[in-house]
Parts: sequence; structure tokens; C-alpha cells
Amino acid sequence: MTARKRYWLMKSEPDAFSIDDLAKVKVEPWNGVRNYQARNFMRDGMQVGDGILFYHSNTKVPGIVGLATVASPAYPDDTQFDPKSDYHDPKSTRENPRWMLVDVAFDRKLKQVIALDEIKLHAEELGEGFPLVAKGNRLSVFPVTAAQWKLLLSLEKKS
DNA sequence: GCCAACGTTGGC
DNA sequence: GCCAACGTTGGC
Repeated sequence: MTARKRYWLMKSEPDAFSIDDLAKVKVEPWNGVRNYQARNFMRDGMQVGDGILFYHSNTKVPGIVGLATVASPAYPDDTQFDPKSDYHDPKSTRENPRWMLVDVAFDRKLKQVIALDEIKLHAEELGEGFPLVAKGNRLSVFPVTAAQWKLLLSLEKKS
């Protein structure tokens, strides 16, 4: 019994980890997520093979820059146990890990960035609740419906 | 359990 | 670099 393919959006600051970095390493453990909602999506929602929109945040032209695939089931984020890591969480133990991640595999880089500005023009079709067009959103991992996925990717060809 | 203080995110 | 939004922490 195979679950139906789901879709997600994952943000990354290109200064920290960009789509080009992912293209180079091919597969990357998505470490450093320290938000419970985002963690829950990775832990409870993601299935191997799901589609990922790779989003660059905190940069000159924020937007969707590539496609990736969920490449592993969720497992504990090792950086939480490492006192030297920026992501260290002293309250987390190996017996009862607090933070989970999935591996993310490179699929392709878009020919052109689907800029947040462009995405905002379609706020109505995407729906008020869509995090990228909602006010004050900071969630770095969230689900995308098949319809939203299709709409967003159709913006690539247009430009 | 409330809520003020604080830290972080991320667009601009 | 600024600052609004918002999640987390900790005192009470």
C-alpha cells in the first residue's frame, strides 16, 4: 500500500544552504529545524518520494529556486546532541530526541526563480492560508496541495 | 496558567 | 540594518 505523493515547501537561507549546494551534495539531511510545527510535518507527514519546492529566504529575491524529493523517513537530527553545534539542544537526549529531520535529494534547479513577488500576485488562487502569502509567516516547512504545486510550477514557464 | 521579556525569522 | 510578527522562556 503506497501512500499518495504529497507536496511540501522547504525554506533555506542561500547563505547557509542554497539550491546549488544541494545540487553539489545531491542529498542533505535537513538539520537545524527547531520549530515544532515544522518538525511535525517532517516527522508525521513526509513520505519518501514526496515533492519539495526549495525556497530561498532572507535574500535579495526570495522565491522558489528548485525542486527536490524527500529521500528518507524521519530520524533524529544529530546536531541536537552536539554541544559544539549551533543547533545543540541540551534538553534533548538520544533516548528521547526532540528534533527530527528527513534527507532531501536534489531534483532540479529552476531555469528562473519563481519570485515571492510573482507568487503574491496569485495569493487569491493559492488561498489566504498559504504561508508564503500570509502575513508574518515564519514557518520553514509546510505542506502544499497538488493544486498549489501545479499553479506554482506553471509560473516557471510563464517567465 | 498568565504574560512580559526576549530571541528569531524574513521581507523590505 | 530595520522592524513587525510570532514562538519560546521563565518568573510569579
